[in-house]
Amino acid sequence: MPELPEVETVVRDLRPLLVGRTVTAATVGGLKLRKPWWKAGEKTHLIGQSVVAIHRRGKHMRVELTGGGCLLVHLGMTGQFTVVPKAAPAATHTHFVFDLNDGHQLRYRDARRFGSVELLADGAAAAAVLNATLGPEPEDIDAEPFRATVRASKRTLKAILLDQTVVAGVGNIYADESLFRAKLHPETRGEKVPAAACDQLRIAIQDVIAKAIEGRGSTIRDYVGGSGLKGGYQHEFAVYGLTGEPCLRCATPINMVRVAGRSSHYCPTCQPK
DNA sequence: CTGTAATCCTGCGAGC
DNA sequence: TGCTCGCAGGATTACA
Repeated sequence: MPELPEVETVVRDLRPLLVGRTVTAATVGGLKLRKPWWKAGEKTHLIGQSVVAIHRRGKHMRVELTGGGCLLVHLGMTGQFTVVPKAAPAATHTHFVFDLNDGHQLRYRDARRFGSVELLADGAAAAAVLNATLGPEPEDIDAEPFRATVRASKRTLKAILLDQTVVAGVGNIYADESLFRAKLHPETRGEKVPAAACDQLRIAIQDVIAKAIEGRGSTIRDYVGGSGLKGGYQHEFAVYGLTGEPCLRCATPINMVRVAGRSSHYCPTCQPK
């Protein structure tokens, strides 16, 4: 579910609720998430540590701790990472509860368990791994390398946008919305895209992501921000989930196809192949 | 290289 | 009302 704008919203919500707080207790559920929460050899004791900072990189969140370690969190499809009063009712599928010294709890909830929470001893190393593994943040995409990457690829634009090593943080919703804004068909091959259109696509991604952050992300079903609030950008969608609805630009019904294994929504008139 | 399908899971809406 | 089916914001892996 959560793509860059949703994760950014969670981080912004959590920052004032988390930084400076100390973890006084931790409850870990028995069910497995995508990655083991604690690896043998990671000598880290969470209890008694305080939160120094919280950062986002792509769709990943990193909670820095006073001991130099960190919590690395990915929301997968249905993850929720919130700070709530300790007395707040316990929701189903809550896999982690961290007590804070101010009467609140940091909770991780994830129905489908496609997400992950990892406690790592070396926070700086974790940050370095993310930087080495992920492409640039949308706002940091440089025109020239982006053009080169797209035009060197035989893959579809949809597959390229979903590739986290090309751009970090774009998922299915914002890939479709960006392609609509750039007037490019999701099945167009990168190598067929003129340089000027690559620039338009880059700008479209940046615009869409920025606007979605302003709207606090999109709630289709499960997503909530760090304080439990839903997003609002789902009301701004031009194509995502709007199959059969008239295109905002030309009134042609929006079409849906599967590209790169994902449902892809586009206007057949505005986004010709 | 690229694409497709399967996999990890639960929940919900559509259709019968 | 109740059932089955397909699909869902992600990421990785195996295979053609």
